[in-house]
Amino acid sequence: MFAVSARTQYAIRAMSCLAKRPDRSATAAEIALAESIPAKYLEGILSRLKASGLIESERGKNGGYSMAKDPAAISMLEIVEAIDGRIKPVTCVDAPGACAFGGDCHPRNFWIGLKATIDAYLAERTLKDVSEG
Amino acid sequence: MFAVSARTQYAIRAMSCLAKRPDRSATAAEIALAESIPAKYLEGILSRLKASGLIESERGKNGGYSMAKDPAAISMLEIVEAIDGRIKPVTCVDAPGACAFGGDCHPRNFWIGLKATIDAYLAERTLKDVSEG
DNA sequence: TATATTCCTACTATTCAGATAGGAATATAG
DNA sequence: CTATATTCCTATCTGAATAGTAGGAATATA
Repeated sequence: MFAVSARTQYAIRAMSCLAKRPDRSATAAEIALAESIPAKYLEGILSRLKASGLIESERGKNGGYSMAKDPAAISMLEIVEAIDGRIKPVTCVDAPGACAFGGDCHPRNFWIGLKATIDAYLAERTLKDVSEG
Repeated sequence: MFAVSARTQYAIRAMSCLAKRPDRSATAAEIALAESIPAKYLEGILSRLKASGLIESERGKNGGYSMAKDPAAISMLEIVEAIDGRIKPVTCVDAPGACAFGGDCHPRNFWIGLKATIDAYLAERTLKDVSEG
């Protein structure tokens, strides 16, 4: 229950890998090799991380990816949301009545509270914290 | 991300339904109708809840399901675990090295902490809290 | 021009959640 | 003893999502 997708786990490892190289950049192939991630699959992950502004990229020869911010300034929530979107235990967390049970959804506040708890945990930890163990 | 299965949501509603009838029992068909749950699907859910000791059942005519405990004594964690098993963000939360990345898994403690946070939230709330809104 | 890279689109394979179907076992009422 | 209402058990189907693959276009460097 509440399993984290392989994609998100790959994303965290890829970010950690980049965080370890202060200035240098790394190619997708290098990261894939270092972190045991299928290379082609990783490309799609890096694309999402870039779209969220967490990393930068250079195309062409000598291209690659690099951190866009200080690892201490990137929360785990940012990474998770970049890959899998917002945490949403049930569809009605955002809008009341947006689940199969309509406006009469007693458990709703319970799930909203859970979301807030998870969000807080993830927002409190940074990439630096996690990549250093 | 972190979507709760329909099964677990159904289970919570079914438990709430039973919690509202102090002594009486209800048949699967009655609960299904009251909570808009596919009747046959619900049977399997009630079976798990019974296996975990949260509800009791009587077979045959005039049979049905009823609460095995006081709703205030049933934590949401018990219900969730009865349906979907233990919370496990990554496979290596229980045993180090039990993920694809072996013993060298830096994010592990991060996920263990998340599991503990979620478990605590769920353990703190009871069926009574949730079913009353 | 050759090469190394990111980037984009489409496809495949596998798994799993959600649901359905049919009937066996069991209890009650008449 | 029979009809009926129920839980209980097993098998199957289906659609969506995840994980991964394939091929090549765009782009930058030497």
